[in-house]
Amino acid sequence: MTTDNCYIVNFKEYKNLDYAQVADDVLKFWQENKVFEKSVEIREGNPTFTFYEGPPSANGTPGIHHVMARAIKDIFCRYQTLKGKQVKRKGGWDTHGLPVELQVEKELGITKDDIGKKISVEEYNKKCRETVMKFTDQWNDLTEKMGYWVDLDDPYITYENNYIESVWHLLKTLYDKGLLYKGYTIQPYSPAAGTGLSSHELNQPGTYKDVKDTSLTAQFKVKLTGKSGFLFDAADSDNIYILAWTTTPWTLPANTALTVGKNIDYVLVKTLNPYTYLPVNVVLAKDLAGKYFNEKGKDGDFAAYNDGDKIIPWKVVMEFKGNFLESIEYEQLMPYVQPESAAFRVITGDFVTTEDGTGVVHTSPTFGADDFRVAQQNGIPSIMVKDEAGKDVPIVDRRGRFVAEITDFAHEFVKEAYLTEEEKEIEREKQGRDKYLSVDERIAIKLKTENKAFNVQRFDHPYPHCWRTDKPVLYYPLDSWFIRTTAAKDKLIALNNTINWKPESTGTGRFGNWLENLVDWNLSRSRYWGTPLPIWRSEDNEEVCIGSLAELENAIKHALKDDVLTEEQRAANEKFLGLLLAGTEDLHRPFVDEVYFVSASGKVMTRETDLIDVWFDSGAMPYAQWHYPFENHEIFEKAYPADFISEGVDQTRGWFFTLHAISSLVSDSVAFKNVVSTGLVLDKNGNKMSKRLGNAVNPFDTLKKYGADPTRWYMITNAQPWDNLKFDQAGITEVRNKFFGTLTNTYNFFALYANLDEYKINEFERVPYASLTELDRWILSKLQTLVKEVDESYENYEPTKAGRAIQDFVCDHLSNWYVRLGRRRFWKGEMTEDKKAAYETLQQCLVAVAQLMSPIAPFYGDWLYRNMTEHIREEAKEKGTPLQHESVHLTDYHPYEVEYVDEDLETSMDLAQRICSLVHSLRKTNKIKVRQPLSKILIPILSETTREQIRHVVELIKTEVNIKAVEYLDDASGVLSKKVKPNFKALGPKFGKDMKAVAAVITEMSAEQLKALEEKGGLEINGYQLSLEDVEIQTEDLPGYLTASDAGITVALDINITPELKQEGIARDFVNRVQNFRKDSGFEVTDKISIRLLDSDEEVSAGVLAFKDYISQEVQALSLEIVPEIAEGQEVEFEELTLTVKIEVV
RNA sequence: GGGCUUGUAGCUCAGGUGGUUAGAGCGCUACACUGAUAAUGUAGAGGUCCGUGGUUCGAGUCCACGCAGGCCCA
Repeated sequence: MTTDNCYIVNFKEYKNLDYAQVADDVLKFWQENKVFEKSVEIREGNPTFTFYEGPPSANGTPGIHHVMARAIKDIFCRYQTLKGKQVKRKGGWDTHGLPVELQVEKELGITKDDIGKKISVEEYNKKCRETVMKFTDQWNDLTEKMGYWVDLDDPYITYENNYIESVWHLLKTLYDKGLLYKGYTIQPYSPAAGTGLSSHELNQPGTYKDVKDTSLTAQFKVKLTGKSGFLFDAADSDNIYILAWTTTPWTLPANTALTVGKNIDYVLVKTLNPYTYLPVNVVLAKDLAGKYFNEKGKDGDFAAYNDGDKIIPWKVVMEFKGNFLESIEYEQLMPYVQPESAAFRVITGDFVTTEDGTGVVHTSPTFGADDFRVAQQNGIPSIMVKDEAGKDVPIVDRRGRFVAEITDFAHEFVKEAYLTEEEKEIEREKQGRDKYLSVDERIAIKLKTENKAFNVQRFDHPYPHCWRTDKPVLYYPLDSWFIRTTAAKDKLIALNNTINWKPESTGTGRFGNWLENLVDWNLSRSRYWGTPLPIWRSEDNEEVCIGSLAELENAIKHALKDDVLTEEQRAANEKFLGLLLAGTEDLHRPFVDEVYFVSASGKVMTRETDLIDVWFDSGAMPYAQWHYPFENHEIFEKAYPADFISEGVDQTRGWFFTLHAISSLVSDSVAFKNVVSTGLVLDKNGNKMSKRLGNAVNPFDTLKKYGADPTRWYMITNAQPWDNLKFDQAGITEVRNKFFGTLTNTYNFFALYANLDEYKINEFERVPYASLTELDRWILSKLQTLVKEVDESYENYEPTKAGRAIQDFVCDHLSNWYVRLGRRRFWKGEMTEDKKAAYETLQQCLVAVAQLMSPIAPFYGDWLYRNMTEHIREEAKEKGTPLQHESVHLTDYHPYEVEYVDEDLETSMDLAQRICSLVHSLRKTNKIKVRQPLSKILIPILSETTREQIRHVVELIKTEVNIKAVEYLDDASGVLSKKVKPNFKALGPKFGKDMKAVAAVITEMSAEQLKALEEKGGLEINGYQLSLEDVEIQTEDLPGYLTASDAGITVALDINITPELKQEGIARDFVNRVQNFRKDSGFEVTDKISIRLLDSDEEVSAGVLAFKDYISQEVQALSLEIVPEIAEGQEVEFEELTLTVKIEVV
């Protein structure tokens, strides 16, 4: 920073700017001045923009992907604040759930089985509560360092009583609407142990064992209906069967559907049943037919077949896709129990494979998880019977035995492994056989004789076993609490259609399909650390759902009045009530489990021991974060639903769904109007980051090394938020050098000269627009276009577009064109109106850029803004003028001032840039450096418009490429030769198929024909009526000149160097050498010098003398002499010569 | 196995409604520039636009079927 100078420093100058330091400094400024708080306060009374924070879990450390996710959230909140909205952002913490439990168990070295034995539930939960906030400090640290604005002083925490009370209220609301019910799901169940097993338990090593089971391919007889008619027609027979394979024949009495894959190929095969030899036509997957039919029997002779022959003839009758089978009805295979509604039809499911069996899955909803799901989605009922209490139960009881209704096998264990040797012996005697035959085996025999089995085999496969008893598990319906989301499916879908998803496909595809295939939300979790289900039940299935602490209190008090409870129960109730009244109760297990109610009929009611799915916790946050409806009615109403949320795409069926479901069911509303689902952050090779593999990027290190702004800018501009990001630190370096470096250079350039000139922004006395140069007007026009584009991009949740547009503006337009071409205006002479205009224009651009970039790069944006405006802030505050704000985050978004947009000028400038580029190219090919002036360029002009467009910028072109004149060549010159090309876009709709012929005609058009076309505006050739729009006319090379062309523009360069030009070239070169010398010698920009040049080369001396005034002015020389002798001069390389000069400060 | 998604230069990415010669930045090579200099300009090398079919006068773009990676689910 320059401090020891005699002029006033209005703008700080920086060397070797450290962006991490910028972030630290600005952060400190924010904290000391409460800028975040102010940014919310100053918008009080304005329309709100509501953002919901998806709560992270603080039991793990934050990663680099959190920087990405939170940058997205931050950007739109900051942007909306600039747009005048009040944006409150309440932070939150997710605290319940399995990851916390597993971490605690790991730390304590225990398993789930030890809970209640080695450690009490109370201690266990206490430990969970401690662990879950373990890394809060790190999270808070990251939040600050990355510049994420969120209110962390008053976050919502899902384990707190207020939060749980709101969750209970929501559950009660659903309960009262009849949307909360007790049902069942199919889960692994051990009849021997009498308990369900978690997937965690099932994944223990050793649970899967190889067993030999009886596998059976059953024949399901197809009924003749409209749907199945094509099979009957093709087979010309009534004996049509669908084959389905199972390794659990005992589930066949519970079959209610057959599931096929809609894209799988199936065949109808005419053959004979291998056990009964009856003629049959069977349906199975084409790929699996080889497993059932001997190649030797293909297209065999049916008439020649004798019962018992090994080779059974068969013939493929037809082939079709699975969707043709959908809705075909069949006869019940083992009609012991009838379903309550229509069943026995073919449905489609996505889990069907052609690896085993027949490509048709026998579906019994009570004994398979897939079966249950697909049946529910298709409205297929289960086979159930009533128990003594009148409750629906499956046909196998909880000990693994058939119920009485399965008459042939009543009360028999479905798996042989469940019988002891003695029990087997007793059964053997009952069966009257030499050897005990299992239920599966006898079902097989029965079906064989009934012409219902097509194949029976022993089958080796791995099968899960209970880790406690070593006996096989069954997939069995177990009690669970559900939210009846399917009842509101249409509403969920309709509301989803009103949500703006970024990207759209996540909403329509991933989320939309999920809603289309919705099943009821299974809320139950058999665990310890979570929100308890607030439902109490009695033996007689009397139920009460608690929706508030007040209700809980009343229920306890009511129970204490009765004398139904035992002494222990009374004592427990009294203890809890005491804590409740004192406000020190804990609503978690085991405490709530020790609360007892008394039902209307005088029965003891105990809590259902389930916890609820943690996803309900987070989905409840719109309500529960405000302890609604118990408090904060007004706040809630203003902050519901959210305008915007954002999380990873993996949350689609998680948080996005639970928010949507709860909100739709409880409030008939969406929970959020706009949602950005973000992609993953991968390592630079595209692999998933993981701590284990060691390729995880530490966010703190990254922020420290590169600074938050370049890191954020890189992440946002490199890929769209919803695409996966391959995180490469080299990319941050690139962004830092290219974008931030260029912008900082531009600022430093401005600051350097503005300080020299003691320039100060005057907000209202500006050089009038009419007096601005073309270059000023051009960059201001570009700036307006940028303001509009960035605004639209942010508005539409497209931060990548916004960032890239800003980047292009800064690097390509502002720095590389406006500043480069305008440099001289800043460094030459005294303050003139033109110089002032240059300062004002550049200042306006920099202040605007600071604001536009501030949502993405909040520290740097503020840094730039404050540097630009610091010197005037106090004055602006007094006057209440626009630059009064102490932070860019407190400003109002730059208005789009369409009157500054000059599209003609932008086109002109575009032409200028292209022309300059062509001239540079020509100079390069002829090895003529830019410092050598040339006399002229020639530009062929095909229209007056083009001539006019170039005329506006001709001075710029001349300066930029160092030429004396631009001349135009038009038709009148007679030297233009034109080339004509077909304009396919225009020709296509007119000529279609004749395109090739027309294109040929155009390409071969003669000069006369082209002239005629140009003059008349239309021409008929070979019967094709052509108009001027159908062709593109370009000029060809000019004979006798060096030319270059690009997209319709041609430039010819006159490379003839006259002696005068040569001298001027020498003068310019000389200026260059002196400037280098000044710089190398460390002269101040303001130093005046004297120059003496040794007279050693005639041409050089002549050139220098001829341009003495010019040189003196350029290098700020007070004297310039050519002398015959120099003592202690410096040697300077000059072309092939070495000159001796003496340059001194005077 | 299903849904969604991605595939364009060595790397990271652009390429409205189809228009014939596919672009940018980085990296590489060469040259130039040097009072913005951790820059800059010009030129060059570098592409089976994942594959195969199809629609069309014309396909990176539209359709179908595949292949490979990713996410979610099973």
